[in-house]
Amino acid sequence: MSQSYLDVLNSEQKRAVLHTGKPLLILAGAGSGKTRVITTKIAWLIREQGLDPRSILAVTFTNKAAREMAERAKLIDDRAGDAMLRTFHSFGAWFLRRNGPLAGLDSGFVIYDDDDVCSLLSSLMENSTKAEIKQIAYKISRAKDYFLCPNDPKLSFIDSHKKFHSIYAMYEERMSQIGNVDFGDLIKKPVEILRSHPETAQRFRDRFSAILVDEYQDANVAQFELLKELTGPATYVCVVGDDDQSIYRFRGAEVKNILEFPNLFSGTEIIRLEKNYRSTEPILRAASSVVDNNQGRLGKTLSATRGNGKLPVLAFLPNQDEEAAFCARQIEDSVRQGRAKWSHWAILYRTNAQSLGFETKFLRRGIPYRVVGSLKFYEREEIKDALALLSFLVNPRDEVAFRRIVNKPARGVGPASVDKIIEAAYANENDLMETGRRIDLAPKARAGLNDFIKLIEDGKSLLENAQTTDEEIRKLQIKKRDSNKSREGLASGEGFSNCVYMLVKNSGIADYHKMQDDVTGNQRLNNLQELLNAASQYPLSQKGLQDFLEHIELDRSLVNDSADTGNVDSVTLITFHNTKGLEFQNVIMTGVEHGVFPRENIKEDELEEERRLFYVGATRAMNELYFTSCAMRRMYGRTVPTNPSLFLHEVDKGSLQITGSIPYGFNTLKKNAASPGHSEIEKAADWKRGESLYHDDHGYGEVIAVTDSEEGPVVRVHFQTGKELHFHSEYQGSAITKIGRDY
DNA sequence: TAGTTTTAAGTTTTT
DNA sequence: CTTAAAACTA
Repeated sequence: MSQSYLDVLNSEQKRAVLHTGKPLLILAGAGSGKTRVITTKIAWLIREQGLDPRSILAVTFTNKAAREMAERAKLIDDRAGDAMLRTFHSFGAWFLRRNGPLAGLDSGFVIYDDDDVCSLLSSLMENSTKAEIKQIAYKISRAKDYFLCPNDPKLSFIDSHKKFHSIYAMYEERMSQIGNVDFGDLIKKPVEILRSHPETAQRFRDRFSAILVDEYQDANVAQFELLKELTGPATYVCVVGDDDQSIYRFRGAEVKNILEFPNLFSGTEIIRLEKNYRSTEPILRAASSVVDNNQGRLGKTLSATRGNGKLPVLAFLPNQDEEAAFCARQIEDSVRQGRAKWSHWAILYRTNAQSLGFETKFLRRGIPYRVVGSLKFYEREEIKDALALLSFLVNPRDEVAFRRIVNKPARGVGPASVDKIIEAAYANENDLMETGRRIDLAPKARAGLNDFIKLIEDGKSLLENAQTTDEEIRKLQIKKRDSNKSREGLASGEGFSNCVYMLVKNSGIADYHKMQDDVTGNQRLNNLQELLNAASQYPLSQKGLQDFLEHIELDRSLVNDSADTGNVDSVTLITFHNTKGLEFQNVIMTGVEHGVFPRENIKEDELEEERRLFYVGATRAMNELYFTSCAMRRMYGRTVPTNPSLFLHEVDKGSLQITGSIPYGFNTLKKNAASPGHSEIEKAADWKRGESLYHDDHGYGEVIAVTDSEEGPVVRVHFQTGKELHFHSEYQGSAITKIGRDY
């Protein structure tokens, strides 16, 4: 009776939940109920194994997933709410707040986002372009993903130039002087601390008796190291993942982690979840037929428990306006006929920029929608300005924040003065406030800096003197946000929100942006108001400020979600990447065109990642799946002709219904129906098996197969480097040269 | 030096 | 077409 929550599980799921002792690797296909298994497992560990909820650590990759997991686990057993459910990064931040001092990191650190990292780098690399700086920032971030320090010989794996090594070293030096951290540090530093402080490591191994990791296929090397450091002989480890859904390689995710897990955790038991409960059979078949073209995969056979259903639709459309109209039509029809609600639909696209066309179309036709992720609220200038003020309040060594706001609005403190102050601060423990008070400056700059110092001091004293009581904090958290937007100025709030209000107002940033609003008609003042509303949930204290900043850095969807009146009935606009872990009744995969998805000029391994992305997108659908492919697309303001995606050539035509005007050369025949003779394809391709060639990028190679792929034949080439690539035959002549033949 | 106008450049994907 | 960098003027 007490175990009735286990009855809804199939035998494999149940086996995974009841498993104990040795490490467990769950290979969970799309839609196989892996969240159910993890949440049930958490509840089971508490109920039947008698684990203290606080001794359970469950790690996910996104905040959304963490929230959902917490919610679902609590439904099964309320005590699960006390388990530690976090993203890797938020766990790292939590760890460093407590143990950072062991590595010389003040616990009042602020987390730098990519933008902040770039501004710090630009002060280190005086005459570099923004693109170069971004490149370096990317590489430093990758280095940390792979747990590589500036002096690690393996760093040449990222970039072999000495220049990079020295910039990385300088960056680390400067960062530790400032006392802040970047995203990579949130994982890397905890590992370093655990390794150099065995007694701390022991404490954590004693504290967590079970560690569960979701989406393990997207863990990077540093995250794997962190997992290893937290795991003692008595720690139960359970990781869940699907190699076919690994889509974050560009961010350092290593599929190797999942493939080699059994070797690195001895005695690992593997359980496969291969029953798909989400999608109908044709949807699953279409998705699988594409990812089957990948070479490096474990391979699995997902079975569709839901049985047959509507065939996925492939719609060929003239251009992206028609594409948006097509989507609108499908959605409107289904809602008008009562077959679906708005919220049953999701529009998927490869790049955030593609959302715009759908937004304008939906707005005009009155279709309610919400855009997931892309709303770059925290990247807006006015928001970053306000946050920089707050960051500087927490950490007077924050050079990046100082540069950003000391002269905004203009106070007469120009770049020359700013550099002078920062330079001088080196000799003064990098304290910019302290240095600012003493330093000699031109009268105009002096007056401006005094204003700025006064502003920060006022903010500080407001924080320190007005300690909020616990009772007041509770009230603040319960209090609903008031949305009194005003064009005249900001409306003040209460508590911490009021402190932010005072800072933003007195700093002149509010007026500065209000003036800009009047000129450009922007909504910047409203955005600032939105930030104040978000702040109103935090207590007026040093800790409240710190929590607020940390929350914003780690979960950028926050304001967006809370402003989103909960579960309104609306269509979801979302990137393929963002759909991971989600499901929808009906899904439209848009822009399935060559050059868009997959994007152009990519290497074989990147192509495989895009294929997995295709697989992830398609397997989000429960009942209906659509692909749209346009003949023309506007890019950079120009309209250019486009071709169907390679993936549309690969997808099993037997599980597809095609509409619209079929592009020239697109073969709609089902796989088995087309069986032309080899020589014929080879003739058409003008390539033969065994033929040699030279490729500008990959060197010498030999043709190992010529296959028919509808948009002209495809030539598969084995290169001397060991790589295997395929090309459309008409591609020849640009980068490829035939050997032993003349033209 | 601050703020504006002109010109060039550029799109992955995210914690 | 949008955004960022460079050039320009008051």
